[in-house]
Amino acid sequence: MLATTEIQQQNDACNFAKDTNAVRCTNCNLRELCLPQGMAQDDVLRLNGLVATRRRLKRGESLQRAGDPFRSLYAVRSGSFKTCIATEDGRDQVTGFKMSGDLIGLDGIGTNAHIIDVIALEDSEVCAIPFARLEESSREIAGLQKQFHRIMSREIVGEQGVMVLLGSMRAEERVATFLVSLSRRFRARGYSPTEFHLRMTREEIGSYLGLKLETVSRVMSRFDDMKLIQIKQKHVVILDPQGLKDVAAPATSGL
Amino acid sequence: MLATTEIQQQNDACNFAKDTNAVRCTNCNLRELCLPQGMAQDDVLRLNGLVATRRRLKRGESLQRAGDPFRSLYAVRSGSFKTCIATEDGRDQVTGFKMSGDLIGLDGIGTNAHIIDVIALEDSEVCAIPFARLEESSREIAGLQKQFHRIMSREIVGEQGVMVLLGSMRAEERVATFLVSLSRRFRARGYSPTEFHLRMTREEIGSYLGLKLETVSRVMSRFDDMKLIQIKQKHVVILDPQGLKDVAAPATSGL
DNA sequence: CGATCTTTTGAAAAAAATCAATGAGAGTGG
DNA sequence: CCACTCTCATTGATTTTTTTCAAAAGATCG
Repeated sequence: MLATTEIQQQNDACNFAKDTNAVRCTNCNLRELCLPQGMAQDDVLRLNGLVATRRRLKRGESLQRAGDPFRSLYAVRSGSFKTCIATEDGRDQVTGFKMSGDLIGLDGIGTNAHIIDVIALEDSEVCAIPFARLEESSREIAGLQKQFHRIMSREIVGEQGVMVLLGSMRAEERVATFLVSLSRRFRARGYSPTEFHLRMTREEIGSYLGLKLETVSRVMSRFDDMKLIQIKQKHVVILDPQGLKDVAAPATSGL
Repeated sequence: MLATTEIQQQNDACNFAKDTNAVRCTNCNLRELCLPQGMAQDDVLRLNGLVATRRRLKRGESLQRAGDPFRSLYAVRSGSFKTCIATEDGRDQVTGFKMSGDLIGLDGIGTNAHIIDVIALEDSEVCAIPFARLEESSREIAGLQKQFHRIMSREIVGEQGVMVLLGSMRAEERVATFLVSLSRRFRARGYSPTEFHLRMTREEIGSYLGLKLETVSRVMSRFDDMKLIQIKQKHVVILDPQGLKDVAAPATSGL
């Protein structure tokens, strides 16, 4: 994945210290976003033992596939993923994009098998959390239980936000909402909220937004004409954050 | 709400015994759909104490409103509800329909306040489950913990199904999918899967499906012409279940 | 029984998809 | 390091789908 050098540096600066291979929530710089968020110091200590292994994935590799038996949740350490559902008739719908600190795999709990495909959009790394042990620990650590429930609930609320987007917005609103949401997520991770690289293709964005790739491209070009953003292939600069938010209007709290 | 008498009778037959006012999961006829589903007999016994109170709502009343502090989950005893989100700019999007055995209120866990409005589509009754006590009990009763996680996960998966519907289906597919899904849910509750009353308006269906009410009406009339269904106002008879499924095609596993 | 809400249906307009062609970048191998 | 592919993105013209506007007919409720 090519990124302009400055952006790449930013990303590197935000990566965890490379000199330690130990899997530790305690000193992970994602602890404010990830599972430990909001947990008491000593509860987080007990998390360390939970997070079993790291797994590296190359761009295009899949972390889980529909039908796979469910054993672990994954917390994204670095990189990013798309989640998608393959419908019986061959369509493939992107249902979300996951980045550092996000938890993946909640879809498998209900049936003990995954429903969703998760594919790395770039070289990425995840922490595997064996679910049986997470459930066990969360019976003992009330803070962990609470946080886990919070995360699931937010996932539900976030999806409702997407439903609003898909159910009631027109193309321009969808794309603007998408960009604003990305911007927010980058900011939360310490990256620039106004300049970033799209890790996904127009087709993947379109699938997520319920639009065809040509429509996504056209709308983005229009935003460029309107001087709301500057876009060149995958490189985005948000010139007028407020203007973009105004277009996104319905402002789906979550997303 | 008017229903043809036969359908009404069916509903009544499926209601819980009216002679006991005690709130008991143990002898609730919804235990195969609701929270107790899949739990061991003696674990369900311990649930009895959890379910605090019943609450009756008249058609149009709201069970929870966005902004309300979150305290309880609600299990639908009888009747039905719509869940919706009001967007900042005044739009109102229906995000789901809940019927007996369904759990409501999961949206509030994440922020301790509700995000979603829940409104009774007919006179209804719910069991309130104080969430603090549910969390507490689920630390002691592994079966309850597991079941609660399963329910949340299924909620997530179900919403992904809706996202597929909204993101990739055309109007006819959406309406067909909706009808097939309703049919399945009625069957699971012991009602006729081929003849039922819609408790929601065309506008509410349209909002849920990302269509205008006129489009919903037109598509249903077309299905009537095609002899797939027979529809007169809110009364639906499914004449050709397989044909309807064929139109729904993408068959979103969940929904 | 009158008033209101809901549904149906038609005609016209708007939005997005489709079809098609061109162009830009990234990655590969000589 | 450059030429060559291949994928991805852009843009235009046209078609399809859905929405919008409008009117009328059916239910429902006090």
